[in-house]
Amino acid sequence: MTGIDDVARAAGVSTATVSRALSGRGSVSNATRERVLAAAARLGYVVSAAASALATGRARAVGVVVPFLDRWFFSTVLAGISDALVRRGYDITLYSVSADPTERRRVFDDHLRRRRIDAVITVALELDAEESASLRGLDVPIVAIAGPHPLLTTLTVDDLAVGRLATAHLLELGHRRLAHIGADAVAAAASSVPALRRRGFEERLADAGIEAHGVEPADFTIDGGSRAATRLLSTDDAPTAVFAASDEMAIGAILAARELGLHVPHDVSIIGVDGHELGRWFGLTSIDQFARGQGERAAEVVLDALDGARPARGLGTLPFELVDRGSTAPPRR
Amino acid sequence: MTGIDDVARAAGVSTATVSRALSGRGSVSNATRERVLAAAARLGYVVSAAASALATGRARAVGVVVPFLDRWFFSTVLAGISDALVRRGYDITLYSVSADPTERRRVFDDHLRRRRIDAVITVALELDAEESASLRGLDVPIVAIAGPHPLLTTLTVDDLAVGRLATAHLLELGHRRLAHIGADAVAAAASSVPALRRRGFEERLADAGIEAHGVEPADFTIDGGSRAATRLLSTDDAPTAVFAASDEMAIGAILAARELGLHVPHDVSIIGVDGHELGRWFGLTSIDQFARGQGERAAEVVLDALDGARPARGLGTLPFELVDRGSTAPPRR
DNA sequence: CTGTTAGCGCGTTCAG
DNA sequence: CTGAACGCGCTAACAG
Repeated sequence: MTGIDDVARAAGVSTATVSRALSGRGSVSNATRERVLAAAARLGYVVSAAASALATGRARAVGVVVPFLDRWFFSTVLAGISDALVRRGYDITLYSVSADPTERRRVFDDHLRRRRIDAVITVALELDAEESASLRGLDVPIVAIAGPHPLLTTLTVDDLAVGRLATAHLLELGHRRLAHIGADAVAAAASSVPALRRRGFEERLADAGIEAHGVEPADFTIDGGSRAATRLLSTDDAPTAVFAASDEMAIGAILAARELGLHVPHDVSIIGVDGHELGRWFGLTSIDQFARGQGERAAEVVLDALDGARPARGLGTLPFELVDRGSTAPPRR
Repeated sequence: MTGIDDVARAAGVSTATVSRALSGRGSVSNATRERVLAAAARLGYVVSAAASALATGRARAVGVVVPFLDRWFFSTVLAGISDALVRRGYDITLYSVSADPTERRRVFDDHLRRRRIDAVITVALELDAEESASLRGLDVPIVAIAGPHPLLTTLTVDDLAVGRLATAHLLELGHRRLAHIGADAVAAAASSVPALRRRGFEERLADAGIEAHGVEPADFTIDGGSRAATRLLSTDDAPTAVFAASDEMAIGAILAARELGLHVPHDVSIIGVDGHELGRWFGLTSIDQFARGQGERAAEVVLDALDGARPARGLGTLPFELVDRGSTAPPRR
């Protein structure tokens, strides 16, 4: 394949000049730059990532670590990241880490340490101590889209507030028997996104002097939401409103309600979180968190960090917004 | 960061021996290997991707090019690819190419040529002549999940047969007024996946001596499917069965039918293609094409090619299967 | 502004 | 089986 010295020869200059002309670093006269660019274009020359990375220490790539690829939220965030990164000429190296501890360690201890990436973005990952230590040991900018983390630069939506907002919305409609579908109280880390949404629910309820009318753990899938809702709604003393910690679970809840012959929102109000594109089709009221924008924002933050801007070690705050599409209404009884 | 000579020093051997011990190439006595491995583990040493790639010409990474990230089919295929690749120690470098020609060229002419990847997988990409030439110029194994392509190794489901199967299913139920939602006859390349599904529909109908009762182009989204179905179903002379070229469009069609007060499958039968996880919730009859498996298979094929196996320049065939979930039934009238 | 020179960190001959 | 030395392709520093 054509290398830098082919271009140098074709343009009648040294390889150093070619490098300068193409990278923009260091000064080159306009005339020579033109010649070099022309020669490079003609020969179809593209810098070798490996050689360039070895010489500069910069890989022009960002690692993105996600727990799932085939769920709406993650692929949407990823799309946002990809957009923003490609715009700035960066490649994205993708790591999907499952729950399997062996594979997980391999990603953190091996793949991520190959010095193939200049920065890391993690999306909604719950890291254990070793993992976050491993990440910090990379010595590259890291941005976590996640609940606040003491050791990482995080971009977080205030999920406590999200939980409170969803709950307040239901309370304002007059509901007094509210249930929640979301985090398992035991399993989830207290600062995880699901746990915060749940706590927002509980706190807001406590503020109103009301007790939760049921909390069902579920796994953030439609299926899980459906099963949880079935358990909640098939009792005599069913809640009149359900706050699901994700739109996928909320959609599952709507489907379950239908199967039980219940009308939404007449018999039961349902609200979710995410702004899932499907929500529209179910008339789902939701707290939109602008997933795609989260990805773009994360990409911009890491890129700025790479451009030298000392990023706030603190945390960026992400917007959210209640979107009423009709699946919530005042209770009948 | 700790480098190969740190390990060499710690183990009391030369860097060459470390390299051999860690890579498995070349022979090292067991005793020495143990010492080296121990030292490497203790120091947390990981080979630098850039240095290794420069020296070996192998990047241990595969490029994956998709047209969308935030649609079910693509993220599901991607999940399959990722799984299989990580298992074999490869990184995945992700390129999402939009329709924007400038950005597209940048990906093909720049990013993909940085020699950062050892192979390429493209997913349902319609490549123009320059783009496929550019890919072939990469001189790395390429696997395209797509309709048959004369110049690339392809993994393809026989979409003509898929179209025929879906159509035959409806015919067998007794339908005679069948419509299709899918490819735009004009815009789509004749060998593209959507066009083939459409042709399967038309051919099978011709075999039965029946004329198509409407063909509506749509963009493979729920929304598009819904709009197309609305156009088809809101006439007096509506079709009794609709074959949508994707499950997302089929779901849109189901939703549209409901809004028009039509019962599925009583008033109108609807069949899709994909095996979308959501299909279950809509009772959608579909032709499953096992998206995740496609990804895994593609990954295995490229990896085998990298391991020296001269791959069939021909094409691999992917399975598909009719899954009846109740959205199709004999016509009432 | 431009060329020369010395590495970047590893893998690999080739002797020993 | 092991070590020394060279080179992968490019960039940074230094002269000029």
